[in-house]
Amino acid sequence: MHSSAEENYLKAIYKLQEANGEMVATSALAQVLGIHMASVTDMLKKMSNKKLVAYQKSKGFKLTEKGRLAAISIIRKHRLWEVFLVDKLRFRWDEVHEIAEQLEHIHSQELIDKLDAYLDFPKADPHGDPIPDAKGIFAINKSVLLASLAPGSQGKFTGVTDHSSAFLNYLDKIGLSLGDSVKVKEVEEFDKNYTLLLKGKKSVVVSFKVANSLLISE
Amino acid sequence: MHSSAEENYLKAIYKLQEANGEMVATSALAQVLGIHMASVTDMLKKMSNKKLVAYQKSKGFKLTEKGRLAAISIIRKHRLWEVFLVDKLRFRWDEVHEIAEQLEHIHSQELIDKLDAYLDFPKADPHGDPIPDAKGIFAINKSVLLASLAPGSQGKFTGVTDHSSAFLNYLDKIGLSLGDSVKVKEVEEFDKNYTLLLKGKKSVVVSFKVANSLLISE
DNA sequence: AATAAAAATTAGGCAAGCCTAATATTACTG
DNA sequence: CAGTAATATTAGGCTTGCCTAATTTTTATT
Ligand SMILES: [Mn+2]
Ligand SMILES: [Mn+2]
Ligand SMILES: [Mn+2]
Ligand SMILES: [Mn+2]
Repeated sequence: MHSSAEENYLKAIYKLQEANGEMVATSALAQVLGIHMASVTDMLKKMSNKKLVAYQKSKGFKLTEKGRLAAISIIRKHRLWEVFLVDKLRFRWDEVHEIAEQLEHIHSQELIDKLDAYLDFPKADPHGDPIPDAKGIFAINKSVLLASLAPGSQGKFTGVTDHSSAFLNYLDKIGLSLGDSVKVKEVEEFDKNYTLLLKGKKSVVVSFKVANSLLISE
Repeated sequence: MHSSAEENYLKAIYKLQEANGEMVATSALAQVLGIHMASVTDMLKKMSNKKLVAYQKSKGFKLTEKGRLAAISIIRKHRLWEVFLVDKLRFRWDEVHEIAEQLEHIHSQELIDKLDAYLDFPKADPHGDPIPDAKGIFAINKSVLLASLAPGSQGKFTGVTDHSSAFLNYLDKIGLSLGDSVKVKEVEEFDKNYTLLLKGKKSVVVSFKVANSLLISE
């Protein structure tokens, strides 16, 4: 089995590859992990020996298929635990990430299978992030950023790209929850503020920064 | 916060103190942890510096009050998670220990509070072991070994002293579950076999070894 | 192409937790 | 009480995962 440190590297590399294309740089990984570059180089050599990453000295690296599957498995565990924390234990959606960071490292296939069943095989976590199935397959998700929509467009709020407590609490404050339908009423050309029509006809004005962190589907 | 290794030491020391009186020997701890004595001595010096144990070189050691409270907190987590695994996720009672060994090291007071509430504040784990409350207080438990009962005695099966899968599966096989009432019909003097009357009038003969691993209350 | 800046690696160290082998202490036994 | 056996500690090492400082490699700029 992999150590928690290795699992955190795998997850971080996976997410960097998702966001910025195939090859990952030592500096980028060091930055997201909050670890010095020398340490990252160290660890990558070890993970390369274990065939978890394909490492090209001074050039960058990427996950092997083995590493990719391992990473997806950690992400699956993280998101399932987040669902458990919110749906069953009644945590708020901005409180669960740190705890899930620990729970994702519990090693037991049986446990995660039973947890998945207990939660009724959820397809997304409390932040709208997709949960890969037991085989590591993500349901295809065709959501777009609200900031990319023209006035008059309408859709369902299905995810966030900013997972910070500050942002999540802001959404709570304006009364926007996952699954709500949202309509773009107006986009102010000058400052790119978005006027949205929420459910119950409530109208709210949000900044581009906010519009650019909301995922809309349908 | 304490490391998982420290927490395992604390729990093991606590249990040894419970079982064999105040002072614990290096060899005993090494044995239950499956670790060499030299390593135990090492760790104890560190834990002594942290005021978790009172350590007297070559004489033995015991938990400080700080250490005792920390140990009880781990035991509380372990047993609550075991309840979760059996009651919610439908694990069998012989499958949960190893997973709980991992889950008990998750650090979050909020989590354990909410889990406790979610499970409806259970007083005992799936093996009948008492769960200390949030303040570290155990409900007083006046159970006795079935092997100490005279023929004709009756009571409720409320715990085991042998937690092995082999034993737990044996109990499943003879149809004895926690909470069942049990009557001692006869004790064979020659081999100390116990003839028990289980619920539904089923009669079963068990060895002294078994009778001596069953806790009876009331 | 030369030079400077940025990125990456190497070298040397450290703390946590473990190990083996050697030594010291304590307990038991004749 | 001496002698041995059992317990315990010390000394020296190892792996993991991190660090700082020094050096090398790559990239960008003139
Ligand atoms: Mn998260
Ligand atoms: Mn999430
Ligand atoms: Mn247990
Ligand atoms: Mn138990």
